[in-house]
Amino acid sequence: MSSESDDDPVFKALAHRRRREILDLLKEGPRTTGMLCETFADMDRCTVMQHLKVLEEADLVMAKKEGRERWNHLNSLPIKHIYDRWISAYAGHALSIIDRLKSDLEGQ
Amino acid sequence: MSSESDDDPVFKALAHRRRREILDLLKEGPRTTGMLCETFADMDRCTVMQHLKVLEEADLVMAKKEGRERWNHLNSLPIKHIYDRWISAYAGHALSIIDRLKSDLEGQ
DNA sequence: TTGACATGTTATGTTTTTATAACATAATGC
DNA sequence: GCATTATGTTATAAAAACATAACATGTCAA
Repeated sequence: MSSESDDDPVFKALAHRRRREILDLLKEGPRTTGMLCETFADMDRCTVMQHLKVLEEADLVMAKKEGRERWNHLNSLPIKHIYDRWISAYAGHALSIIDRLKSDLEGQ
Repeated sequence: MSSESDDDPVFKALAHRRRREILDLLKEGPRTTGMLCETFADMDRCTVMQHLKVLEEADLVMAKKEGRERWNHLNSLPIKHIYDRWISAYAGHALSIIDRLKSDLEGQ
């Protein structure tokens, strides 16, 4: 039922600042594509849509079409997933890292 | 003292599966560059070093030179940092997302 | 139905990443 | 010293990401 971790598209999607900004906005609530283009007026409309597509393929954004508008919803589950399966293992590690580096790197 | 969040290189560094694999290995303990190349024998040595450079620029790997060997240490603090400043905000959001999507997307 | 509006698709140029090769340095052991 | 080993540097080809333009579809409202 499970398989190779398929969180690559999520990490890839998060790698671009603009896409994280889109997610930050969608966290406040759904937005239409047009609203997003208005907010990010310095980006071409096509660029916004391309970023949306990347986010959608990573399952971070889910779209609901309503008439001629398209409402983009945030789905934060993939982020929670990579946290649970990957990032959390590093949070604990970080606690001891300063002491360890002090002895490893300076205690020469 | 603070400024624009400079976690872009961290997200970018995490975006490649190979680099995450390197971090996973370094989580077990420091490794020399040569040991890493042995472990990832299917990658060219130069490729491994290039990935190490990206990780180092993101401050995720710290190197300590010892004789003619170079020991690569994991630094997990940047990961903790992006968790604290960005990812954690989505973990809570994920809790309600299923219900919300059910009503938003299906309750048409 | 027709014109305006919101969105979608395809193609293309540009830049960045990724991977490798060839060459260079630098420390170790004989 | 000299060969070997470990790592570093520079150059370059291939692939992917990014941004935009031009064109296409589909919906609403008068």
